[in-house]
Amino acid sequence: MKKAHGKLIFGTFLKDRGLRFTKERSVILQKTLSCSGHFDPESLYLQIREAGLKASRASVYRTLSILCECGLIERVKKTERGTIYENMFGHEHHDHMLCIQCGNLIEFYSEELERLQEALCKKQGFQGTGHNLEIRGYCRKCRKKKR
Amino acid sequence: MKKAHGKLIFGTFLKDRGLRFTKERSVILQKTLSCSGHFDPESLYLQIREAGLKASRASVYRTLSILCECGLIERVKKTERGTIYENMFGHEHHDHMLCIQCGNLIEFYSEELERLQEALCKKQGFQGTGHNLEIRGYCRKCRKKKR
DNA sequence: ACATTAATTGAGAATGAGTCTCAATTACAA
DNA sequence: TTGTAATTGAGACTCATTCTCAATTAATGT
Repeated sequence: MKKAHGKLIFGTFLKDRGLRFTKERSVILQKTLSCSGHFDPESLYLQIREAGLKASRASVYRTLSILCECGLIERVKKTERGTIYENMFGHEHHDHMLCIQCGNLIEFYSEELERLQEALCKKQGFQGTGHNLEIRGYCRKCRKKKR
Repeated sequence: MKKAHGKLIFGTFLKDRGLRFTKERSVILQKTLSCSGHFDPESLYLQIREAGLKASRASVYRTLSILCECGLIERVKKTERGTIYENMFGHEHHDHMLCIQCGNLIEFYSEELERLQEALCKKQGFQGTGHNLEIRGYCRKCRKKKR
């Protein structure tokens, strides 16, 4: 159901621009939507190969860009190991806390935070279209371990 | 005055770890502290060469890492064109708004935002050590141009 | 001042993510 | 089914960054 919906969004987006819904794009879309959280292009590519499906690295990169444009996924951040994407379909907007000990990425959302940011933008005459907040530190588990 | 102080911090940091205060590190420190805002390793390297000073790319990269560790600079973000650093010495903490039209990076600070984040961390049992907020959108100038 | 020694340097090779090229393939409208 | 422009994939390429290692040098003790 979710997948069908994602497919519809993607299909419409492609048609609107005279782009084609190829087998490769379909495979990449599917695998992307089946990622429940964050992912990176290389893992996605390997996952596709392991599943016996067909799509080149080049196509993976190309398709991820299109998926970003149509809002189904988002580039969360660039790291030393490459870009981290996130499946946005069915996910609400949220921000992240990154544990610098175990690398765990915790999602959170605060309405108050959103409102405050809007207010700050207004003060600067800035028209915000999106944001990225990453709080670094130690998660509950790692704090305990440190003792 | 500021430079001398930065030098002291760096020198102490190096000595504490049995590292050496070489000519190259001194040059890189100086040029880094004379950057008033954001910079990237390649520009810094070119600036050094243009000034007739001596330090290889390798040393620039190596030294920037050390300067990060001792808190004199910070890695602000990674882009498709490389890492953006920021001179932290004498700068207060602040967040950024990035204009996706002209690429301008606007600094801002909000006490309320800091407090709110602390509260959010507490709620998650997370011990925050720092954060990175980037609000994307259109700056005042670019908004006017768009009309 | 000088020797000792381990840290540092730099040139260029290596790495790795991501993009580009272009001939062969294929989706899709008519 | 056909025509045609979009797409694909293998591998070349780019570009930031790291690594290698022989030569150099800072810092310490005498």
